[in-house]
Amino acid sequence: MDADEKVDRQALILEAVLRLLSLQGISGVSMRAVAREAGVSLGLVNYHYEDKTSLIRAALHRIEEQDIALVEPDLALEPEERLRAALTRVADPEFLTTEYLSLRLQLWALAQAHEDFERINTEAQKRYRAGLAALIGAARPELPPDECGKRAADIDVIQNGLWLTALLGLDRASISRSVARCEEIALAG
Amino acid sequence: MDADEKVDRQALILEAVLRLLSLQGISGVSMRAVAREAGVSLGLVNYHYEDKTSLIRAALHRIEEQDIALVEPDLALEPEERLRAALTRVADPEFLTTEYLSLRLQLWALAQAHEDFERINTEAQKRYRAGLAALIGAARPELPPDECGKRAADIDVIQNGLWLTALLGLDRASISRSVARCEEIALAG
DNA sequence: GCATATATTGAACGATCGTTCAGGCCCTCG
DNA sequence: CGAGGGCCTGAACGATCGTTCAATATATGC
Repeated sequence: MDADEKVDRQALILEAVLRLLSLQGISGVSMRAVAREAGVSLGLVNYHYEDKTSLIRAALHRIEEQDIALVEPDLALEPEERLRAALTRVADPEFLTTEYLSLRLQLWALAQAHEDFERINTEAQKRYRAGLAALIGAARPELPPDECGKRAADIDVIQNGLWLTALLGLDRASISRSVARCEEIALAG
Repeated sequence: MDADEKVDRQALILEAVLRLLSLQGISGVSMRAVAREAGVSLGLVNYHYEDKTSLIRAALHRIEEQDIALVEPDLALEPEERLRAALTRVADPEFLTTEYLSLRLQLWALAQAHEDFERINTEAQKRYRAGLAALIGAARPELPPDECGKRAADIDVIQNGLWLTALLGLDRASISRSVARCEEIALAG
């Protein structure tokens, strides 16, 4: 009768967590609220995720994937265009949604309180910077690796600020200026 | 017998909130935990602060004061040095402590979930940018006001990133490069 | 069709939450 | 001295929390 596409309830639960975390913060994420939001029973949440901590961990890993994907080389492009594409992507309206940014902020805040969350976060940041440095190295092969690392770090600072500023009060003009500044840093010399 | 300096217990309670919020996030801030941390009874917390919301509000206003003070003109200096001092102050180890940064992050995260917290936050950011723009205007009188505003916005982006990056993994070198970049932006032309 | 495994439910547990409140302490003023 | 008011305490309330678990439904393999 109804669509026989089987729903992956574990995925439904994770999406509910992301939604609640983004909209209401960690205080809004109770096992019962998650169950209600996902449209499943309370018991099922604990069935698919051992406890609340592993639920949050799953959310962290989900965001991590998205972030790393930002610096995934787009092999269809030339190295320099590849780098430009990655730098522009962070300001893409598709990524710069309040939901995504707020979620990031909540996860950062959580990482401050729990050591293992912080580890996941730090690891992700390292991978992101490494990906960015690799893109810069490919676009400017004459640069020594540590210079690429420096530039990647500088760009990371601005991008973090860009994300945060976008969240606290979207200001499209200053965001696009910041993106331009990132390109200057990356491609200078 | 012992020191008869009367302790201001209301202040003790607020400091306990700031400490707990910074170290454990909002989940660690219960009325009982605050009372324990401040060394007072549970009832007293509700006596001095109507409810938990007004406790958080007090914490927000406290941080707001500190932020605005950063761009308070230091009248002992010449305009340009005054601006430089303000820009350097944000990277001062005295301000760049994990406790302070984490506290900021937690409050930002809270602002995402509660509308009135967000209002306080937005207001504070506006005041901060205005203060920064005024400093720039004083150091470069030939600049039109809207150009000062633009530069203040750009610097705000980088500073937000600087704070966030410092929190996620302190990297002194990239922080001082970012401070230098802020000076360039402010004093260009 | 029957057994076996997996997925799902909701009641129940003890712990902790925010808030209320009756009462005790201490200082001040008449 | 005694009344009154601000400060402070801890017990108590009902609500909600995370977690457990026995029971049921659904799918899978023989």
